[in-house]
Amino acid sequence: MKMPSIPNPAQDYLKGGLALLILATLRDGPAHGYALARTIERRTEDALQLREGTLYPALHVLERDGLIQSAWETPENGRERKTYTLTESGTKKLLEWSASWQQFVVAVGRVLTPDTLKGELSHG
Amino acid sequence: MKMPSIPNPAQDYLKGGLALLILATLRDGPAHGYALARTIERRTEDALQLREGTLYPALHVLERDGLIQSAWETPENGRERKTYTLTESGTKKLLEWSASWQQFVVAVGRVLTPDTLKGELSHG
DNA sequence: TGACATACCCAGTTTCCCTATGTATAGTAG
DNA sequence: CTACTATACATAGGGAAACTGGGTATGTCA
Repeated sequence: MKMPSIPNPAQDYLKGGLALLILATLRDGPAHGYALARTIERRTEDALQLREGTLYPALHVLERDGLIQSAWETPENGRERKTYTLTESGTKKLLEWSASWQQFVVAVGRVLTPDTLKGELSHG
Repeated sequence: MKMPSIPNPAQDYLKGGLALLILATLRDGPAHGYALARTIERRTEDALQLREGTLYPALHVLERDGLIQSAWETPENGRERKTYTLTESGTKKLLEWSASWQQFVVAVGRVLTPDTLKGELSHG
């Protein structure tokens, strides 16, 4: 007995895709969590917003699984930061997931606009 | 202490998108659950597989929310079927979600291939 | 009788993300 | 010194969506 439930804002489509976004962003070079969040927000023009409570746990999982690696950094100004770097394993996964994501987008596209299936439908 | 967790197969990206796929498929005309599942599988060339345990609950939620409507049908051969039809409200939601989905795809694309941001990066 | 495809349904579990909160450092305004 | 803000990391608790695995029932084929 709860509520409307079904999706809506683009945010809800994120499921399963956050790890992919993180790896893709790290491909451009090492970065720490807070910066990662804002890079992703900027790149998506705020279409996706990343709260810390969402990002950090995801980073920990990715590190646990060996896809990224962390190192503490102590800048002259400001707090210590944990800088994350893509590992080899992470780079490989990035390629896999990226391909998988694109297949998925194509698949959904076929359902959304079956016009793409001209060859399938109008020739039978 | 459970397992790998992070996503992988295209299937995992489905989250939040199933309702959209169902509505989109019903746009081509009424259909019953079992047929819906196989239509979606065929259109995505088996990239997405829809088990009954996944599909039927989703249909019930969509009906509860007035986006689709059901009617029992008793064919001469075979079991009774529950045929679902898109409502007006459902048609409207389909357009909204469809747009929202496409925005999301673009947003993710910007992160995956920041080359798209030429204007943003190379001019600063 | 058994096996399989069609066709519906639910209970329990898992995964993933979000909200809210807490800690700590540093700069700026009063 | 206090208060506010931005940076920067972290966890606890919760909810929504989908998956696993089962169950019921009809019709066909061997």
